[in-house]
Amino acid sequence: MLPKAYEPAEVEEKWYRFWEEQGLFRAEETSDAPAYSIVIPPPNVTGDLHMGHALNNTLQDILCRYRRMRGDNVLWMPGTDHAGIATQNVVERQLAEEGLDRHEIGREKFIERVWEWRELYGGKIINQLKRLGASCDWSRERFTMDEGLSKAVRLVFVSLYHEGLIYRGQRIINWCPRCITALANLEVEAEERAGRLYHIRYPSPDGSDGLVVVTTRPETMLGDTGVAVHPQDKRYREFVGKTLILPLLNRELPVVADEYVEMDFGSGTLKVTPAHDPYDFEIGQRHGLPALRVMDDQGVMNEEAGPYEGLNRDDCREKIVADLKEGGFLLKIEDYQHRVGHCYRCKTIIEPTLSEQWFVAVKQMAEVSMAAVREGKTRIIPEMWEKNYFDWLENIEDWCISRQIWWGHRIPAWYCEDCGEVLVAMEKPQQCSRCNSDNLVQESDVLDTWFSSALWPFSTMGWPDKTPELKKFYPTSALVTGFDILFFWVARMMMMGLHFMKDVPFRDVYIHALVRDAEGMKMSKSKGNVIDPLVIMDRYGTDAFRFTLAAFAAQGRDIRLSEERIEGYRHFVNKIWNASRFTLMNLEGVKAVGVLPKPKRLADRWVLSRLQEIFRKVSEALDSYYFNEAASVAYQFTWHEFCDWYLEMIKPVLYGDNQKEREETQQFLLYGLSSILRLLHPFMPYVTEELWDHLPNTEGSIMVADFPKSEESLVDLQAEEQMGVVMDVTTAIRNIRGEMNIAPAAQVDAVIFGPDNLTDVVEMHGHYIEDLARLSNLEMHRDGKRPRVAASAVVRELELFVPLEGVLDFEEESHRLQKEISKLEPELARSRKKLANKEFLNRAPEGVVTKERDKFERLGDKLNKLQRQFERLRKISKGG
RNA sequence: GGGCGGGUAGCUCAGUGGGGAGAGCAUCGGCCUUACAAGCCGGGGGUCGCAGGUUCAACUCCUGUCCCGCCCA
Repeated sequence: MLPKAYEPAEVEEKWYRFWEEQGLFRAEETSDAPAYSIVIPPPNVTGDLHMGHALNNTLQDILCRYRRMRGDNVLWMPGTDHAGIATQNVVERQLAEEGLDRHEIGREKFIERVWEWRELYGGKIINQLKRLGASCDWSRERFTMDEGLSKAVRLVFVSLYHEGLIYRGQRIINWCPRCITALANLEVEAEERAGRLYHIRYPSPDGSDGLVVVTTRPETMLGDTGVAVHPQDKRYREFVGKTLILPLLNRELPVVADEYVEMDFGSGTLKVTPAHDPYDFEIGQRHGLPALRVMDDQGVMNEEAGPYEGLNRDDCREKIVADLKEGGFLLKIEDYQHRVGHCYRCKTIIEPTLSEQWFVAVKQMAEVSMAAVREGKTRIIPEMWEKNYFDWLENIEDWCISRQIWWGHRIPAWYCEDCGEVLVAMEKPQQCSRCNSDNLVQESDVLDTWFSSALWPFSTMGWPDKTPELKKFYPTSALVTGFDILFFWVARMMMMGLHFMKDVPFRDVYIHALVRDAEGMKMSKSKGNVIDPLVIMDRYGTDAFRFTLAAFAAQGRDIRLSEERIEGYRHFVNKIWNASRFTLMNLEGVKAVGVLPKPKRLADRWVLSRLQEIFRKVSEALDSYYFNEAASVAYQFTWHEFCDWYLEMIKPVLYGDNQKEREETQQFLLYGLSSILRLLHPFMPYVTEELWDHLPNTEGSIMVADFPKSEESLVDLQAEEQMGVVMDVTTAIRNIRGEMNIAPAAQVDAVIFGPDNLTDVVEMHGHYIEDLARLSNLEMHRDGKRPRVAASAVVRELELFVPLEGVLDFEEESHRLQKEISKLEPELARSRKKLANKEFLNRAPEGVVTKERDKFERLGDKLNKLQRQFERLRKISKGG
């Protein structure tokens, strides 16, 4: 027999090992079954499983397990991402602890160290995914730095280069002085900050006042090579074409007229620093102003900064402000809120810097990617994200892909030391194609990690080789991811997939929510509000955790997670456990049957019928990514129909001595429970497998059992209708018992009056009511004298009395009836008003009007009956 | 400034073709009824942000407005 409560720990470990050993996660590239494929959003090798991963992978696992049970040939392709900057940072920190610097040990040794690190710790997140129950095909696990994937990266680079879509150029890029590398625009996070606006006077060469410029970054003035005003600005027209003197450095700056200047911001003038601001760069280009870099790669002022050389950005600002003040150039300092770019990895303030980098020209690929979504080749779900996708692709700028770090795919470009020729090729060329020199040096930069991630859907399947995997599983069926990487990853996969595979990388993109804390705050280490999924799984079990995530995964809304909720679903897991325990206790001697018998008793007919609707609803919900809907339908049915009603109703049969009845009901009980376990398996893989293992008549893993399928022929509307009557009457009697404070153990009688169609049902199925409402006797009458001293209720058209001679509390009972009456009155009034409206009768569809008439009659009848009961009660209580 | 999302029970949220407002948790009352006290039975609780409009009928569609969040500039 099962223990009284479910203990997840050893069960989980046991079954995961079993699944892996049995090869149940493996996809078959040769199978004829319909293919279903998902590529995992590769987590960083440096990472630890966090809530985002947990949600993301739970949802993917639900889809994969569901599809597998439906008979699909499922490939869930797993792997990790080499996370260039993040991983390099980790290993650099490790070196620092040893008192080393990567430059001291050199590039080659450093890369070795990173691989060593990866060997040691890179498997961590994979094991955590396994803990979560992820049914990935681990035999195909990939890593973005694998030889195969690296080859794909090189080939893509070389192809795009030769197509003219990758180029090298001098542009303003985002420079992180801490990571000492360029970043893509996307990798910069703008953050609101309290800053200052400095009003600085740039005098004229003749010593007159000149112009006042306004800036948030006074230190950049050292790199100013001009001042701009708007061509329409009458105030400054006379200055255009003249010069001003840059304070402190006494450089002469030309004043130019440019439309970009906003006349009504600040003083309406703009200092132009072409080497440290993208817009200034453009202005500089338009007017032939030189670009002067005043900072080095680490954000320290260089020799162009004159007396400020050697100061870092912040110290330099301070000193400049002091010097400006002293020289009388600083007119005003105002507080000012503005947005400042930060490195998304290390949060250091980004320095826009003129630099030579590699870029992908993405406009054309972006067009194709937009078209694919517009034409429905790829669906984005929920649809609202389409707009974000389009907006971004419409305004996309060339993608800076070179990074000045060591860990990553080294750019396959070689420079000829003799003639300067640039050679791009898969492998190192023997000699320069222009001057035949063999003095070639490879580009030292590596590629943006997202460059290799963009190839993930096909590089993991063996591209550029024409593999059976690609043939079978590309395009993938679905991509499940968070909106935070819609641009970083999804859009780029679309571009690369369409360009190189000539087809979209996925049919559906399901964008899920962000997991927040109970207060709705984003979880972050610095805020200290992170909930660790591993701790949660230890505490509540993986299944409860997964079910919680699914139950909260409503489309388009973030998830506020708190332990209370998870605890609630742990109760649900336990409920299933105990329902199974009950089932197993009552199945002795059950014989295997191929086909279900035709159900005879109402409970069996009803549960069979109800199950069909549940199967349909859960499947429909999963097919359309309504995870929360699927979870809640399964939850409601399991707990509040199957356990609360069905199990209670069949107890007398199970405990009784009619062997034939008992055997039949056992079949339905087994069918019901087995169906529930299979329905829930995608959500709760472990507990369902454990219970499945205990159930008789089950062979093999539940993972490969059939997902229940709705069968129209088993729907029994009459049974559902009759069951409705039984439930309503039972509840009404229980209500009376509760409100009248009748001890649960005490048995009472009930007398019911009503029309044949209903009393027949009650007559036929009265034993259920007697049992569930604890009645000693249940009488039915078409009509007749009502019991004198009784609590009463109206259910549908039935009048229901519970005789309580000698114990009835008249006060209490009339209060109860009055409450019922006052609930009905406004409803009836509303209905009456509706039916009195000619427009309603004329314009509303016939069905709606009929329904309203029925309702009116029903309510009126019920109200009448209640009022009569109330009157009778008053008479009796007055008469004594 | 532009775009998107949200405002429904005390809390967290469903409500996916306009036609009787739902769940979980919390709360109140009663129960150790032989699967489950991590449970069972019953109850209370909402002018669906606000104001207009369309409609016979609006939580649902449209317009405006306020508040909150996110993204982009």
